[in-house]
Amino acid sequence: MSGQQRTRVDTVFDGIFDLILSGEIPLGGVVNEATLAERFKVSRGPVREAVKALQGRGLIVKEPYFKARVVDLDVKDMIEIFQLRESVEGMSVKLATRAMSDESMNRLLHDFEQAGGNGRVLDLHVRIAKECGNRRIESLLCDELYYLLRLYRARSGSTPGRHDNASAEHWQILRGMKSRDAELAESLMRAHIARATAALQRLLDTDTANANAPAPAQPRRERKESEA
Amino acid sequence: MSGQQRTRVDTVFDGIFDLILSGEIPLGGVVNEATLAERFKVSRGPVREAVKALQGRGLIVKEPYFKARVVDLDVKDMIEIFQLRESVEGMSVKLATRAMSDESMNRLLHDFEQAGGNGRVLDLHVRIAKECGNRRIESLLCDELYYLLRLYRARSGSTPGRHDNASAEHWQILRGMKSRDAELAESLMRAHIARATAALQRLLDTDTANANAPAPAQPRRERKESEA
DNA sequence: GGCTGTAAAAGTGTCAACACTATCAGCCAT
DNA sequence: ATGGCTGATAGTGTTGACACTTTTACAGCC
Repeated sequence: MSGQQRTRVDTVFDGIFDLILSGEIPLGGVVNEATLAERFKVSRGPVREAVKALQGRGLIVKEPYFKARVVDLDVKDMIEIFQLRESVEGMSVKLATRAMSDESMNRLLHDFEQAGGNGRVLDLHVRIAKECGNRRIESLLCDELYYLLRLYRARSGSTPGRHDNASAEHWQILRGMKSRDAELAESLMRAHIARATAALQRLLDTDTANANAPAPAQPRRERKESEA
Repeated sequence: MSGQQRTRVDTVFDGIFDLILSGEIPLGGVVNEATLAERFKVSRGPVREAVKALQGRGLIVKEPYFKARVVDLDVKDMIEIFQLRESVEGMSVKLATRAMSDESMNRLLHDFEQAGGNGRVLDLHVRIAKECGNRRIESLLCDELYYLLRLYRARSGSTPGRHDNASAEHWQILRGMKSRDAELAESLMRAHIARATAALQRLLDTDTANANAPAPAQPRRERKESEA
């Protein structure tokens, strides 16, 4: 009675996803149905459905009869995502602070003492989202936004100079959660993400300033997808 | 050639969507590919892709080799959606208050003076989401959550006794926006939605209380996935 | 009579071929 | 030579048929 039947669509979905995350298909790159079908040894049908699903998840953009392309994330997109995260993750940590059992809380704290800030930055955010008890918020954060974040960071490293502060802010949030002060934890989380947003905003400002003066910015011409 | 090419998948997508909204396919009802294909005079391929898209948007749930079903929203789902809305719409109105031009703001106020609270309740929320300048938030609210709300309300009328209060709260929010107090508008919006959430919570409590005590005939539910 | 195993039916998953649309190269007129 | 037109080419949209899985019905057995 094991449920997961893993149809070919799922396989192709994960396959394309990996190709995008690994950068084999670059951001903004073309997604060719026939090529992918041959690569995964399936017909074009499953590929089409997988692409449709990726499209629904926002990783691929496409218009009828036009080539599908991987989403091309710029700083402006990231700011929009961070504004959304600021609100949703605030709620996420508030709900988690109220919903988590004492043992879950202790386990969370223990894991992060162990890691000592080594783990990837998103780990705490994922962990909180999974504990908040609201499946829709969990899905929004874990299944949609965090993938886009990973995609963006894979291309252009996370904003410099943030990492040291971020770790301290994470510990503040954890302390707020431990003391069961849901509103405090929410405020801290929102401030935490708002600071990152501000960093992105500064990056955008300098970028546009640079883009205005020298103006070598070639419009992104079609990037050929290199086949392996 | 400028207009969207409207492929058959889009047509079928909208068609199924209308069938769900109109209740012709009830909540939790089965979505049969062959039947729909014949109804819309197309092959099963476009139907499959449309169903996949609906699935990505959360209106249809489905496991491999099992029949696809329209999502069955209960009060608990609605509470989760409202918790999400409380955070996101707070951000939405905050951003809109800052981003809207004076003329947009005046037009908004004028339209709602004209309507005098007649318009459907969601109109103001939609309007604000479309003005917030963050396309991702706009899409989340308008393209995902509001459809689910309409679906739920179509089945079980909105929580009674709320409408009169809601109108007053809407005007408060509008006044906050007009005075360009983004934080105030955010607080008012969050409180506005939190009150609706609380009403849903009370509904859930009485429901479960009733379900526990009398223990009436077995719910004739067809196989529903049970979550832990 | 109730239960189990098996076969038919219904429904979903996949495929390969065909139809339609956009893109690009080359040709003609200006 | 330049700009627009016209075919060839590549890629997407659609289809009907076939393979696999689940569900249902029925016969045999306890």
